[in-house]
Amino acid sequence: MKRPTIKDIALRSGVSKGAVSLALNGRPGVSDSTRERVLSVAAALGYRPSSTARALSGARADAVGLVLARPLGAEAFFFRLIGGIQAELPMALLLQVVGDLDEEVELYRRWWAEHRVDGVFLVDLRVDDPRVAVVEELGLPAVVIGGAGHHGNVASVWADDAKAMTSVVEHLTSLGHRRIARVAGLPSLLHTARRDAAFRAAVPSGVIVSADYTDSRGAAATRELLLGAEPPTAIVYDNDVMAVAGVGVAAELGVTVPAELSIVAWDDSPLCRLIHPPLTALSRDTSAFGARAARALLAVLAGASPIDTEDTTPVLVARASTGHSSRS
Amino acid sequence: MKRPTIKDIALRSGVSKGAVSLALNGRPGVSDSTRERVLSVAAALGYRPSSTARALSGARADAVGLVLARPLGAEAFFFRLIGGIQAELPMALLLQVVGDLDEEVELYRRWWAEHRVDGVFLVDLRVDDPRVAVVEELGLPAVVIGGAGHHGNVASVWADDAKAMTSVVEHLTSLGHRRIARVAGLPSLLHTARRDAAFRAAVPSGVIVSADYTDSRGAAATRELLLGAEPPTAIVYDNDVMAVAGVGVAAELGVTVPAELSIVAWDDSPLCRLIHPPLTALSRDTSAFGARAARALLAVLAGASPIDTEDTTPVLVARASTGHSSRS
DNA sequence: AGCTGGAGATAAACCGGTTTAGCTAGGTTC
DNA sequence: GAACCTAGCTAAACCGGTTTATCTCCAGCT
Repeated sequence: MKRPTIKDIALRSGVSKGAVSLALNGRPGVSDSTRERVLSVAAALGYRPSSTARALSGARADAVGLVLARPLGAEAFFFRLIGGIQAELPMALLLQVVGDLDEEVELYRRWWAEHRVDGVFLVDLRVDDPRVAVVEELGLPAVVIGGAGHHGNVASVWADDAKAMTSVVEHLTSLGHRRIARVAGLPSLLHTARRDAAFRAAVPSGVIVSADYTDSRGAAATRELLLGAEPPTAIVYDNDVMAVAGVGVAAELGVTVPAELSIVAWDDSPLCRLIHPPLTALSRDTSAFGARAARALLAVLAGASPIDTEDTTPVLVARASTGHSSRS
Repeated sequence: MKRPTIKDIALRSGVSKGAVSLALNGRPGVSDSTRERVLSVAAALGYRPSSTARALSGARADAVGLVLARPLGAEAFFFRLIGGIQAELPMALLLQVVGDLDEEVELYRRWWAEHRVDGVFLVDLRVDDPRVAVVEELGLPAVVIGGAGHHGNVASVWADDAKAMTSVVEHLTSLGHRRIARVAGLPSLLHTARRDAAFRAAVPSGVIVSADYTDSRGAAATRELLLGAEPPTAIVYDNDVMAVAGVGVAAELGVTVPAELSIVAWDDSPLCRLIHPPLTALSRDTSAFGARAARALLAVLAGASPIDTEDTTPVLVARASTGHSSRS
């Protein structure tokens, strides 16, 4: 048995294709009795509209897109984000990994030209990111995820990293820490820049070392800091993997945590909870964040004017890796 | 400037739509000179065929699908898998998360009927999984990922879990362990059943406790085992999170690792490497596994007859969490 | 010279929808 | 009773490709 098309419904209910289309989409132009008849025939046949055909005639594509330019960044973050997005989306998510930003932009152009997606999520925003301008030029509905601040006429869902950073620093200073350092993520990412700025504002004398989210670079950065002239008494890491690597380096150098060194991780995870000592971490519900982004995109697709939505600020979960400074 | 269509090329090169189609697809029916002219016009205009339109007229959809029925299972595994798949795929991946298997099956039917995908990956195979029969019935090209054994006429990419389990048990028995237990993943999953069987064959007296990959259930299972009448001297966990939770429970109960209890995790991860003590783990290249699955699906799409491909067997990486049994 | 065959191209149908122009019947209005 | 609406519907065009039936040449053969 073939899948029923709009033509089959038209035949069986004795009306034209056009009338069926109007009836099924709840648009005026057919009488209530006809509409009812068409709907019941459609239901009886188990009719499902073809989103492919719809997309071709200019209507919805019934899919939204997400492009990841490698490197992916923090693994667990994206997976939870995508899970959260999906949970809220009634349509499919077209996912593609590309090599660089140029390919990503090219892909948006193609997808949009082909009506393959109705909208896209923009992640991993860079400093001076070209993508915002592109989607605006195309008129491609989009939501910027995690890029604090306003981006042209594009909707944005973000968390207040600056406030979160401030809460971390307050936690540490209240414990007597004065020499606080930061091991940052990729400098090209916008949120790294924002966190850098917030950190500098809160700790004018603080040292920032750039890394790339990997354990090896996290370990190297930690070594650099602890072997320096004025080693910090507390380090804030931009993700969990680097923070855990930092714990390892400290142990290796005979620096006890938290007595001699306090450690804070950005983004909580099983890793933070299960390691010894458990890490104080900035926790957020990434899945809920994705869901919020999905709702934002749906709103834009429904015609709402793009607005910026602030997600809940990551909250500091104090665990055993932070304690009073011994050198205050 | 609008995106050029096949019609624009036809106009500018002075031939018909049909001839352009033949020329662009390298099919016979046009002369070499015409073909060349059409190709150069297409290149000059920056022509990109619309996969939406192609899909409608029955050709390739230029996308493959992956449906995840919640619960997702081991997070990191899927993310790396998808990354590996994407790296090898020249097309987009349609990803959708659904609530249960029935929805998943319904989605395959729709996608296929609409020519929305050219093929699908089947993951998380269940014992007596209905999906294999469905894709066979539909004639929807598919690749089963991680379901050991042969599945009807559907291609399969799998790793030899039985052999891997044997290597784990051999490692432990060579260290003098006789009372070995297993904390298993979801019993409904096929690979859980396969590992169970392999474990039973290798350790006839071994106890198996079912869990669900979460740290809480992993901890509970460990507690149950260690507080039992004949506590094991070694435990094999079905994922990293449960193994790490097991370490925590052991510490809590005053059972030292590895002196009194050896621990092995299935699937290596930063978590295994960074915890104290570092966990002996079954390591595999999940990303490469995904790439292999992608190649398998591409082969099926290209018309190859579906075959079973064996991935490299997970290899045991011995670390500090396993040691000689103190009770041998 | 007439017939056949094949290469090269075109026009048109088709995929499954949406959308627009146009038609018909019935009811108002003056 | 002619003119005018409007609701309700149909026919047809359209989206951007693929595919098939058909048509035109021209070369080759007898």
